[in-house]
Amino acid sequence: MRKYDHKEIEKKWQERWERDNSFGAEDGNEKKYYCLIEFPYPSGDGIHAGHVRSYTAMDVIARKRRAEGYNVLFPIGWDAFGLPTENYAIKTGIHPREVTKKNTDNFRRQLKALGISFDWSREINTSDPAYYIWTQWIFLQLYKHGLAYKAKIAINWCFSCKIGLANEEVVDGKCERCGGATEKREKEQWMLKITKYADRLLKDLDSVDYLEKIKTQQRNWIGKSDGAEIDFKLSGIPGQEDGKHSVKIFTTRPDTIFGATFLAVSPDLAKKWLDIGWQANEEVKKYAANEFASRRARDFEEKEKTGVDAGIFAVNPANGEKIPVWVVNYVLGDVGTGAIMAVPAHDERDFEFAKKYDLPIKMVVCPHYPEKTCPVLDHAYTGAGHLVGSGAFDGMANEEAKKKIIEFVGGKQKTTYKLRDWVFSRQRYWGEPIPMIFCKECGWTPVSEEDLPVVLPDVQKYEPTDTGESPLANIAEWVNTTCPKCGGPARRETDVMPNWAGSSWYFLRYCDTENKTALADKEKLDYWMPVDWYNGGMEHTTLHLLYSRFWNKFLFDIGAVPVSEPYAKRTSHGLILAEGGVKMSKSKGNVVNPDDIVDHYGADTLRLYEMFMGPFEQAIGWSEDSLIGPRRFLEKVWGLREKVDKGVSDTADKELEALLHQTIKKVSEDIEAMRFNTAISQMMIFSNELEKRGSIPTDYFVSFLMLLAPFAPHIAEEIWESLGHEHPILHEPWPLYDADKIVVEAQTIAIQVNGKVRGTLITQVSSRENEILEEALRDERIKKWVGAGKVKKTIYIPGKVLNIVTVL
RNA sequence: GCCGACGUGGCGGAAUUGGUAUACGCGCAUGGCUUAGGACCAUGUGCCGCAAGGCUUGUGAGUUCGAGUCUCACCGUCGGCACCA
Repeated sequence: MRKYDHKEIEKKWQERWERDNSFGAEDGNEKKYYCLIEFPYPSGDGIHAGHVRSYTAMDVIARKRRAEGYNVLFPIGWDAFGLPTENYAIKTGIHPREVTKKNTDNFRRQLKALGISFDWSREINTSDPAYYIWTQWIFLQLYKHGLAYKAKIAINWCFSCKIGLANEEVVDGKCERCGGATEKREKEQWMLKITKYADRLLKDLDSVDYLEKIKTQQRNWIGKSDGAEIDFKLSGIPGQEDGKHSVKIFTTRPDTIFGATFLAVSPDLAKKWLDIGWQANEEVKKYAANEFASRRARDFEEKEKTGVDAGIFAVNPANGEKIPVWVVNYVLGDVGTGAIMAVPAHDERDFEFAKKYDLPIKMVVCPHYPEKTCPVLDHAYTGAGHLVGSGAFDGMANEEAKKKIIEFVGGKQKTTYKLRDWVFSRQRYWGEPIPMIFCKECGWTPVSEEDLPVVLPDVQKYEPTDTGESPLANIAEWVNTTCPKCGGPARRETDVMPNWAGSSWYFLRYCDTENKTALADKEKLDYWMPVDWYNGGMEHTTLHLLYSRFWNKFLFDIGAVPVSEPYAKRTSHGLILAEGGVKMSKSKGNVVNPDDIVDHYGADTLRLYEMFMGPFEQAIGWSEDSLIGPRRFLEKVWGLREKVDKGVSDTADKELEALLHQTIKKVSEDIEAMRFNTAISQMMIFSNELEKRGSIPTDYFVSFLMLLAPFAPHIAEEIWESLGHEHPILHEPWPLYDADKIVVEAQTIAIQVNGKVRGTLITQVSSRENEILEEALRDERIKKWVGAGKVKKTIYIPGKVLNIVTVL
């Protein structure tokens, strides 16, 4: 008997798939299925165990869909722009293009060695001018539609990367990439108006099939809140007439306005007032300046609430009451209007502050109305109730009062979002040049579309500058150009796009990778879009996933794309941790290199192991010891080949037949739900049973092989061929189960006495309750437990349990 | 602090609507094979107990004929958000 030689087998089938272009997707009329994984960033470290997990999972689905008769698109490419490559270039002096070439070659080799069924004929690379011409084109369209604008804003500056970061890229005040410190800096930046799409990005989540936790995270990130803007007139400003100035506040609780006992403004707003001539006392000036400055380099630890009395008053428009104005650190300048009406009785933060500074607390929403004995508060009451102490609104349910009070005080309903516009400039080299030109006469002018792409020029040095200018700024012959509008001298934008740009539309390019006149052909987009199933990491939920939905919606609006949501279904995989459940990292030396595993155990074993190791969505620790299990399973299957008889199934073996149909059902359903671990354990159960048989009916074995093929495609093909088939197993139709054949005739019933299992009984499916009871009562063991007690009641769950109750 | 998920053998983990807890795999033990080790094969393997039997799904209570699953309280772990008005 031939030994299972994974190296020989895997090499043979990978070459054959390549030769036959087995996974090339043809545009056509058949029913299509578009499977997508997040294309990798080709780092110098090569692929890691996490790539294998995500890609194998999608490969299993893609292969199953092909077997089900779908025309499957399962593409791959490279998200090739980005910082690590650039940093490597700085260190070594090698051009990022060459580094990228080397890395993508390595990734391609590694992915092919895993036997993932990618359509390699559609490979794309975001750093290829033939690709980024369209990234730039999309930017121009955004600009033309007023969605790209330049603004001086406080950005998050990372000291070690020397780059400005989007809000999304800052985690706990630190750079998401390198973990280094960041600070706020004012800089001119290109911005994309994603906030214009906030509402649609939120609402359309209802129409897609994403994991619930993904939807929740996006909803929280968008952070919609409905409320009102209300003007409070100011009084007591030195040298100013009362009521001349006013402050606009935002609140979600207009119903509590009668309970406002002070008005709180952010240090940012106070500073703005001071800048335009507010004569405040020294204490206020100092406080506002300090807090404003400290918020620039804001640390994210919980801060104690502080504030100072501004010495002026605001007039509550609901009752004309004069309430003091405070400058406080817990109101943020960039949220809402930067000012709030403080209602200590019904807001926890206001309550905490009022307690500390001994400000009045006035309850106006009472939970026990009409008993007017409102409880004495030891914390803010934020729940529902009826209004008290609110003039004409007394007795009204608070929810109902919201709208009426807004009207009463002349406020305006307003919706705010946490989502901020997207900071789109990066002062680095290895990215798409932003196709804009600055002319002293005409201002910012877009490069004309015929002049695209604006090709990234070669530079001598890749180092970014501490002043925050891109290395591109040093290339005079590239920077200096002529204005597309007036023809006068002008300068190119030297900032480049963030690495999120190319990945915001790559799923569209896969539909038509060679197109030179459009980002993709309309008909092809019509056929392939939307992506039917997209799997990726949770860490991209608020970045890539949101950004790409935004771009797709914009492209839909201008008629460039046929669907408004790019992904019909989105799932995510759990992280693979190192042995012992800690994070894999080069410094700890605990990184698993897939190449070693493929070499030693084979790609099929690695694939199977990663699918078997635990629930797909869950983070899980690597275990080298456990790899042997899947390997033994494959060896066992390899051995079973010898026992396959040439005849057709012996239907006398009803038990095996039932198990086969159960296995087909379970594997089919588990793949759809991404319960790969239980699908594999079911296949193991079946193969264990096959091994007990002297000979195996061919048709049973063949069905089993087809279930195995998506997980371990190389060995499945090899065995399939050795059974005398000329065409590969990947073109064979997916096996179907017969519901009638799943049921076995004999079944084991657990016999309980008073809820405790005391024995089991093998019965026929056709047995009735009283027959089972009689037989159970004949059993000595059961008899003993029933004892002298009378049978008061029995509960029978068909096929499962008979419970004999003697006490009640 | 808020939101969400989760807690099952030595380990990774199974368990339809509440219905035989510990499937499958790893590890371990004993035996076989082997000069030896590994690999492989067979059998066993939740805990206590000689046995009968008892106990067991983070802890404590509750509902039920019956709870890993449902309810309440508590403890713990992980993820997300973090003064969003």
